[in-house]
Amino acid sequence: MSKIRTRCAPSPTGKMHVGNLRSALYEYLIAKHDGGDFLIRIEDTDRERFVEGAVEIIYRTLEKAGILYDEGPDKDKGFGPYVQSERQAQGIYLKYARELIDKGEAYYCFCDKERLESLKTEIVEGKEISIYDKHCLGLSKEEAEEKLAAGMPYVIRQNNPQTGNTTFHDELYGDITVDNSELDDMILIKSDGYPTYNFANVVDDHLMEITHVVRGNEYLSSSPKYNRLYQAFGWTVPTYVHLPLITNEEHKKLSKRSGHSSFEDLLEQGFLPEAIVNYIALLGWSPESNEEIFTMAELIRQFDYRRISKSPAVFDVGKLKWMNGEYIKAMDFALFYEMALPVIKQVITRDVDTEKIAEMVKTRIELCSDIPDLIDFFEALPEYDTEMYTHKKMKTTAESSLEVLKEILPILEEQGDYSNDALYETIVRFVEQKECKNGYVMWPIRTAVSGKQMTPAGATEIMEILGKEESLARIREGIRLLEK
RNA sequence: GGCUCCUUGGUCAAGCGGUUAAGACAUCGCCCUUUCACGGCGGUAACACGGGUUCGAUUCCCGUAGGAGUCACCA
Repeated sequence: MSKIRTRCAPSPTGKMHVGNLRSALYEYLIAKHDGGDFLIRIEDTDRERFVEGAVEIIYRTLEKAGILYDEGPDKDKGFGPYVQSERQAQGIYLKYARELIDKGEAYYCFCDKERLESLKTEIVEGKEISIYDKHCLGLSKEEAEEKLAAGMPYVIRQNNPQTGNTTFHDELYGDITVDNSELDDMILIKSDGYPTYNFANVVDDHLMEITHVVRGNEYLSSSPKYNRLYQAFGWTVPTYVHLPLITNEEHKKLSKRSGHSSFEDLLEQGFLPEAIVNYIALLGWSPESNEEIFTMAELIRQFDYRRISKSPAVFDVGKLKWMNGEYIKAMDFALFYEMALPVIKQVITRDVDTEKIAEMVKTRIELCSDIPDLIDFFEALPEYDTEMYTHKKMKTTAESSLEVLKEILPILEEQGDYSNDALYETIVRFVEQKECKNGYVMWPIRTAVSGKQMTPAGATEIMEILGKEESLARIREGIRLLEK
């Protein structure tokens, strides 16, 4: 069997949609699992939608995601995947389109916008539906030559039969058969000379010897037409793998409105590229084992495209967050610190041990943006309600808390060592003398010192970071509030 | 609307004729604990419906219903 070759064929129209990213990932995994090649082919045949710089975005995105391509005309220059507009300039597509015309499988069409407009029959859900009536197929060769010579704008259309049916095979969906009457004479070459996706895609996949065509299943219904193209050329039809759609919570195709539809959006929201890749790998595919956390190398090893599911998958940010949290927990501390420090500094300007803060926060966040709410009390004691001193499980009340704080204050004033361990020891000794539970004393202290219902650490750890002076000031403030 | 595809808990999903129908996220409860969190343990929760085929259907076939995709000189 020949080497597997796959490709990702993004169009440079802006950010990288997660659906495209997943397609690219699966294409990459399918190739790499078998030691094959993965290519990038920029499909920029729509000059109107082309966005300057988008090619770079695509490449950087893929690189960040760990998806690297093997081949391209200018790959040795650092960056050089295949680009369709460059291939168009070489006349590749027109040459093949003419070949089809010679075979009677395609024809010139000179119909103008107005005539095409008049063909539109139905309006369904705001969409106009039209099917081309093969008007220009009736033109004789001479008539066509004449119009061409006169410089009339033209397109080249595929000539599809109107009877019989066409079947194509998809690895996941099996055989799919459609009536040929359903096959529109789609445009192969546009009036600006550029090929449509429908055509360029087939020509390039053949020329680049792509063995597995992997793409979203929105292409499922047009695939029979591509099949006819392969047959018309007499080319080997590739293995098709159509991927189930990724949808939003409403089960609709993920769109820009979702807020988390692109890889860049997700990165901006603080998700780690590894976590995103891991999560989307599992959206539509499952391994044989029950594992969920995968490195790219593990994905390559375990990926079997026959285990891709057929039904659409909802993009669940909640689970992505969980997974991101797992990645943060597993992260090397130095790396995490580097990432978290700017966020910590956003809310904390006081001179405190930010490393310790990063440590306490590392295991309890899913995103770095969770950090500020967790630690803002280090900067300044928030206003709080004294009801917080009452905790039924700790058996504390406002009264008991006041008493405890007043009793412990002088002890803490005398305490010189404000390290966590020393403080803990001192307080536990006090607890022993008082013959009560730890929480009975810890709870009021933690409340006074943080002013928060929940904190990322216990009372003594907080005091260690706050330092003696600030800790005492906050306890005195607690006493003042409780005495009111 | 035509055509095509899809249908296991709220979500991701395992299952590929016989199972107490996995696991994960979320949710709920308990335990632990220096509160919350983390961690540990456990609970609630699913085969869309109707016909077949079969000794036996979540699994195979056919309908129905629901959902989605597509129907451009966009990809």
